[in-house]
Amino acid sequence: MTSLALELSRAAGQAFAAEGLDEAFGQVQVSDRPDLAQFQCNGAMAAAKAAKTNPRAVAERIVARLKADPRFAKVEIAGPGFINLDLTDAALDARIAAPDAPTSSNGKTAIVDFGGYNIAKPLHVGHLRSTIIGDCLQRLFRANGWTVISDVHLGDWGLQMGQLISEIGVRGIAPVYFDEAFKGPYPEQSPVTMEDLEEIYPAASAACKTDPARLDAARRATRQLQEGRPGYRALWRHFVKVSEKGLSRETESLGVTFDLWNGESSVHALIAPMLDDLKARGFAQMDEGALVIPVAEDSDKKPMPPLLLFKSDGGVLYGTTDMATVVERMRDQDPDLILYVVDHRQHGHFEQVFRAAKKTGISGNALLEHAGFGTINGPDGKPFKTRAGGVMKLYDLIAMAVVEAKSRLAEQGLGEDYSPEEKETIANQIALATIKFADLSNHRTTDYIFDLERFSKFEGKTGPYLQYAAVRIQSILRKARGEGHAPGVPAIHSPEERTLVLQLLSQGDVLLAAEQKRAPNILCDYAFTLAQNFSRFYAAHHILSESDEGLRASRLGLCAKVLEVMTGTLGLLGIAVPERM
RNA sequence: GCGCCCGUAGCUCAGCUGGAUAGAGUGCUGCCCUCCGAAGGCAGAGGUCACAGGUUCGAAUCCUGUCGGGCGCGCCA
Repeated sequence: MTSLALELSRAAGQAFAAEGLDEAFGQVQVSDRPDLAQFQCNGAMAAAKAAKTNPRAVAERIVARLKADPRFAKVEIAGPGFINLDLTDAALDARIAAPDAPTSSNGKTAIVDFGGYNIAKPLHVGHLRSTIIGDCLQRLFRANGWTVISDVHLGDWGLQMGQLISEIGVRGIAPVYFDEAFKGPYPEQSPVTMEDLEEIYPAASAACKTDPARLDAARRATRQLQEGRPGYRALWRHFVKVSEKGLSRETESLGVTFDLWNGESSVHALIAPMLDDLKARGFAQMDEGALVIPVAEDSDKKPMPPLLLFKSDGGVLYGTTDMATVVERMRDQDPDLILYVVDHRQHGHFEQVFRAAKKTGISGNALLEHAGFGTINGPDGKPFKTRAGGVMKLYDLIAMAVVEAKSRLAEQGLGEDYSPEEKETIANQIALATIKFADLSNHRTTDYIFDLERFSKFEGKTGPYLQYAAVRIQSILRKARGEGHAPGVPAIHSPEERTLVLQLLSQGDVLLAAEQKRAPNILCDYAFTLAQNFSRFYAAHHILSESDEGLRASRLGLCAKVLEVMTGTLGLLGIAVPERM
């Protein structure tokens, strides 16, 4: 992965160092003013401010050194002390022609925690973002050389489990699991299907909201489950199995995979030893009948409640399992970073957990970070709902996008001669691109309005448009192949090609920036700008009819390179490029 | 009440570790297909970056306050 700006930063950094200034001032970035230069360095102004000297004078000294570097076609000072840099076409050609070095490992390990799916609940729009953003982040970090372990981290150990169990008890669906005299073995066949659970859970939840006795029963069942009551455990195992099957089918249809299907329950055995340890070391204490870890700090500007580990009724909470999961991960994976890709409304919870983990030392040197995200809203600016006002299921949302994709294809008169299977596949790929690109192109932390009609358009900044751009390039290359023309080594012959080459060479910087900010929208912008720059190149130069053989081969080579980078970038977004569409 | 986030073009959004003329998409106006997929390209109109102060050579970006919106604040996840 080439990183041109990083390479130039090193050169500029050395120039600053040679002048007795901090190397860090040498940071070079792609210019904000492409009309003036390819790259810029603003360090002279910052250095001058620190040293209380004249910025232009500092810049003069740096420029004098950089001018000796044959890679630069232009080194000049502009305005108050910007250093503008252009590379020679020869320097650019050399880099674009060089084969991509395989990404080397950076030696770091990250765990991406998607924490959000729950047993017995189908995925809904609220899960879309954690799935899509988390998937993009795991792909991005891997591309940048991290070892990544993704964990779906199911919600399978909380009050919801007790709610399900007690509701099933009330309904008398499977009495054997409630018979304390029964010695087993329990039936292999689940007494409930996923569809049953989808109906039972909301009913149970509603009952608990209105009837305190039902809530009590649910809490009691939760505690008994956690304590190991055989019938409840057996029933619960059915829930988990049935749910995992349903959930994995949904995530597969989204093209998302996880390394681990752990859940809150996975760390159950670690909880008691952890609590003993925390008590022994004086971190955990009793408060209002519950076992807590105080996490308030003197510098807090707001009240910070303690992290609850053990409820007064003896049950554990998700903060407890989160803590135990940190213990488990430090033991098993020893990560440098744990990213929690969870709705930003849970920010307060994670702040508590992170503080407690740090304070007690259980997270060691690992960085725990909440990569929060905003909500998906409907056209009214309120959380996205179905027309009837219910929760929009992910499955239905994708189905809507597929319908939309098909109608766009029909409008354009595309794929009429394709087989029904291929049409279906293409519509599916377009639908996923529609949803994923719309979601990822918004900044992670902000809420956005879901407007399927706009997202599905084949024009503008949409997923389908980018697929189209890639498909168009594939079509050119296919035609060239048919005519016996092979792509050659790309080289710059025009301004459009120079712009394109510069952008291709900035891919590494973009991937790094996206990683550092945990910001998929940076990748989306890059892909879109690449498509725009390609379209300009495509409009300005006819490729296949070019009579100069060398020029044609070079341009075909550039097409191939753009396709490679485009496909790769879309791949990081989890978007597939169809053969044709 | 306290805290966190947000307020940028008609609409949907980028930009926010301070830097040059604030960008994109969409919509609107005009131009460009006998040629590689026009799902495109070119040009134009459209902004007191919520408001008021402050720091700075320089503020959409940092600080303070006001207004408007979203979210969170101990036995749910």
